[in-house]
Amino acid sequence: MRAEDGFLIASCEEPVDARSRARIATAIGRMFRLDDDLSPFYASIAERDPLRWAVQGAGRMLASPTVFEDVVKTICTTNCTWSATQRMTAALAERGDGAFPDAERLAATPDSWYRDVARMGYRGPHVRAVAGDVAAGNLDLESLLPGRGRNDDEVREALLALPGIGPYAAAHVMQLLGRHQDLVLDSWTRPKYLRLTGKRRASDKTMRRSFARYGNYAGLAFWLFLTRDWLEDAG
DNA sequence: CGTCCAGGTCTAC
DNA sequence: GGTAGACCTGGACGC
Repeated sequence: MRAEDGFLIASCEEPVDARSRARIATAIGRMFRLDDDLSPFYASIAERDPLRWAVQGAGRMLASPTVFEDVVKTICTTNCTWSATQRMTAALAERGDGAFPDAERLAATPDSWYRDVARMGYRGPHVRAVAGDVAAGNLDLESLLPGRGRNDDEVREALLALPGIGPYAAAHVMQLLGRHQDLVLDSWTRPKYLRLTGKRRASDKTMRRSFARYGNYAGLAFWLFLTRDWLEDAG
């Protein structure tokens, strides 16, 4: 994949039929959040805002091809080190023969695999339960995407109802859904906020309040504030 | 070797 | 509604 004249070009060496092309385009559109129009946010920070540097196009987070994959991966980030997350997701990809396994595959995977191969601990039953509900048609995670008639409150409620998904994970998945209101508060963002602000301590409520003026983009503003040093040319 | 805790969540008060 | 305790795993750390 490459950028060219304002377009995202995806190419491969083998010929691809029309049906596959459509699937690939859908997946890439979702991964790069091409439906996420950030122009209202950029307009709000264009003048006299500490985040004004972001109008050059920052804040577009890479997502997975499906919401299901993002939910499962996010469960694999909770209460463990990043290396553990990588190990679990690598095992899942192996279970899908190189690609992330779909819900049917994960639902049909025995508990022993989650425990003994992926070594997911207590997360295993959570992932399997979500996969089971999706595979059975009782849960449509893709319907949480924007433009499908659900507002942020409804989506948050739906995510929090999932086993293994709490406030942190729900906020994280919602960012990937282009629902940028909630702040992702965890053991990485909290100390990073303190370091950048020079504060000795700050409650979650305090952090939310200080970003509340960004409205529906408060969570995105928080993330940009925390990750500005990831950019080399942020003015 | 034991303790602590990492990009938390759930249950039971 | 707010908060202690338990929870798989495994890497870091002190002893």
